[in-house]
Amino acid sequence: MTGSTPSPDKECRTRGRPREFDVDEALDKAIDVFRERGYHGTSISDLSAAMELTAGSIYKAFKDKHAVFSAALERHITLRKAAMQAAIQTEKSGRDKVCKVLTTYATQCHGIEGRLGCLVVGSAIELAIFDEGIARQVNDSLMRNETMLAGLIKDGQADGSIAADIDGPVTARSMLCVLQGMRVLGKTGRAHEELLAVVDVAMKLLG
Amino acid sequence: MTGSTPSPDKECRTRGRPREFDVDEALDKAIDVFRERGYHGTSISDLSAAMELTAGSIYKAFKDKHAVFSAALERHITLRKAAMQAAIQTEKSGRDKVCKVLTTYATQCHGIEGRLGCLVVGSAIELAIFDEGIARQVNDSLMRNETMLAGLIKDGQADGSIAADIDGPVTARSMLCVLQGMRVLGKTGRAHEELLAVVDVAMKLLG
DNA sequence: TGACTTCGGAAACGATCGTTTCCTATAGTG
DNA sequence: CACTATAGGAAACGATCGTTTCCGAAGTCA
Repeated sequence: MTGSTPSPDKECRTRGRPREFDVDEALDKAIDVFRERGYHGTSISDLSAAMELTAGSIYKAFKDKHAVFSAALERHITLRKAAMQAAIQTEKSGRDKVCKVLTTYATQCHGIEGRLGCLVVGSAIELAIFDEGIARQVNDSLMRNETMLAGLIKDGQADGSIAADIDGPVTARSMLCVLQGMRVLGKTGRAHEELLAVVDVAMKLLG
Repeated sequence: MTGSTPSPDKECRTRGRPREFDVDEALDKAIDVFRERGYHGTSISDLSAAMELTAGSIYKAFKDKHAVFSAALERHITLRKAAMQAAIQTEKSGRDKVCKVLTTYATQCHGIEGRLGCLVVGSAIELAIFDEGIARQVNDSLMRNETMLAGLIKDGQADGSIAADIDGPVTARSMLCVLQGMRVLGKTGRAHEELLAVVDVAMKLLG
């Protein structure tokens, strides 16, 4: 969506020499570089090395560095959302689904993966102030997570696994804070058990 | 401590022309620039303009850009800690003190101040992976907050304001996650009431 | 096949980066 | 008063930044 191709996107879909690499595969590599170095800390040289493309080829596929980042962020969000939905669909009750969300985050936030961090959080911290577009992508993602949690809590209250008297939307927002907080803590390295213990405590919020 | 003066720090305390500016005042201005732009996003020109010093003068007082950042981070941590201790000392019970900590964060994280963000979180996200020294400063600060919260909870359990059967250390860590999570959410802008509602919910963790 | 279009890649672009150098000004020390 | 040491500040440094240009290669379309 966001400038992944500078061309008009209309007519002549396959004219000229076809691209030799897969854009999504290249973006997957870009994601990891941006995750560990941030936007300003990543140079085109870094991207070129990681994506195994020359700078010229990158600029053929993307308008500029910002467009690469925006596309990488979008893909990161999409992949994470899909993985999360796959993870929770095997759980039965609303409570179990919420618990699965929390433990999945706890797992993502520990060790090496935790130090790499989350592109959404990184974007929020580094770019949200000055970059309106990125801020919207970040906020949309956070709000979607918040809404998802609120939905799961509602499901839990409907199926009886979660107390009916708790405030779903606010509890969802509080849990979102716990999740994003784990991302911050994971950046300096936390043991898996430390974060799983946090999950246990956070589950008390469901009554 | 961290290279605020390149000189040997011994003997001849005031030889040569004295410095015309106050280092801490200059650091206060640097803090705000780093908070909004991050480390890599801040140039020496930016610092020069904000600190009202020429690049040369900055390099007279600090070894390099990294030393400016490290000193700014250290001062930021010190100031925040002092402000927090001042805020909670007027509260009586352990529970009230914990609540005060949470509401203070909620206030800091909303509106314009929230968008500026926290230098500790920013450092964690942007630098902790590759910069061992900064990672230690960040981790020390986070651990200190975690320990402080655990101490307040223990106080509360002693004075009867907090249930005796909760796990203090783990609850403290969970609350730290809530706090850092509010910092992330505050980066894209949240209303004060939204965050205060999160505090209300988080207080339920005390039983 | 020939015209056309896009790609991959190397090289070059001006701009800005973080840092140093150089010179003068201003203090303390003997 | 000389001597020494540091501050302030302008200018210059090489390096690297993000981006563009150029050209031969590799496809599609008529």
